[in-house]
Amino acid sequence: MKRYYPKNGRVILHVDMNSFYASVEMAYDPSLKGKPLAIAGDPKQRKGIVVTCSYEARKFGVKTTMPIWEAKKRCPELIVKPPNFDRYRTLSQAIFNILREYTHLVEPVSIDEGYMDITESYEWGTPIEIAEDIQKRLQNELDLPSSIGIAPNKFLAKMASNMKKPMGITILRKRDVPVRLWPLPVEEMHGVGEKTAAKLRTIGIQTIGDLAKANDIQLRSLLGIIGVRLRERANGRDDRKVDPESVNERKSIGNSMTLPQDAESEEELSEVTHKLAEKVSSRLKERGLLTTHLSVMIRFRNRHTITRSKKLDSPTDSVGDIQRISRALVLEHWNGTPVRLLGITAQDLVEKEEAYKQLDLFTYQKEAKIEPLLETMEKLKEKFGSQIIQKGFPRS
DNA sequence: TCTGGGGTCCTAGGACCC
DNA sequence: TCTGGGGTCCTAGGACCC
Repeated sequence: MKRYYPKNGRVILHVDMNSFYASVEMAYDPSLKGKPLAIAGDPKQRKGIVVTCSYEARKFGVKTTMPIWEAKKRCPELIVKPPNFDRYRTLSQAIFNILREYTHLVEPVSIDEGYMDITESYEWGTPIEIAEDIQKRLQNELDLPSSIGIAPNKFLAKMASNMKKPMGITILRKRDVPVRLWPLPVEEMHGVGEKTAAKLRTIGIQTIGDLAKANDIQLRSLLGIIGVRLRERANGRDDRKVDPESVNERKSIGNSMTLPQDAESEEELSEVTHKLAEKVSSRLKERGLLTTHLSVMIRFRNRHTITRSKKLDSPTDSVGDIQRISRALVLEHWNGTPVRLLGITAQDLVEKEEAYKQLDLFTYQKEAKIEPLLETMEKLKEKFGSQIIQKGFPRS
């Protein structure tokens, strides 16, 4: 079998679905194809912002997070549909099933994009042939358009997939970086948002090229470890592995809700907290996880947002525990003014099985080891006086 | 007439321990 | 009568992404 790449180099694909939610709706209802379409929540529920929109809608200046009224102003014939998350999840699974036919090294990063390490997948052809094959299959079998980036690492693959939309395939080699990446404004870089771009401008960095050549010490003091990392990426260096397990190692599970009307009483807040606790609890149970750290988010009418959290004494997935602790946190920190949004997030998750094992171990240690020790110490104290039992190291 | 909901990662200060 | 420093945990918040 012919190899196309040196052994020490990797071949990474980034597969990115184009306006995913809108494309799924078009696949379900082909009469929507070619029309300006936006997926958005219910304005009456105050969720009326554009989540995704078709390329036809983008031509009118419709953008993600734009309120519906503004989108309609820009594009009067805009078709607005509510999201069907079950559909999106189903198709997402179908997409990743196709990707996994080429390698098990597939790392989903969100519902509609993922990385693949195809370094060892040469039996399926050259990297370009594989990308073309994947793109065609996604189109033919699922009726969904995609863009694919081919590069020696994740960062470059991500930047590459973004360069040609929709239905593009872009190769970005390391030697292409000075010509293809460096002229771009720094905020085009994955990982550089509005705030970071503004900070970078204060030290005269405008383009990715400026960042690539920037002073290490200066970047570290401006942005911390992130600054150093960004500079590496700007030079086309990124050694992060494609990790198929990362999707199963979830760090938190949370639900939040912008309220149809601002809540102004303890009763309303308790009620919402209960609903959210039920959602979080059932999602934990679905995955066989327990939480050991709960945090709540409160957004006030003026959009000022606070988070408050609490470590738990023992892991839990019960609605009762989650509701009780979250409610206490919310009421303790509520300043009495109208509340726009409430959220509960379960963090520091542990697997139920593991938690039980550790609990057993803990009980065992406590009963079999620690308690007898404590008894012994008490006896020693009685016999010799308490000064023999010292805390810490003696001072020299 | 306004700005959703799901996440991840990083930082920083204070408490506490040794 | 007073002084160090390292490590970890907990909590709050910020930035970013899709």
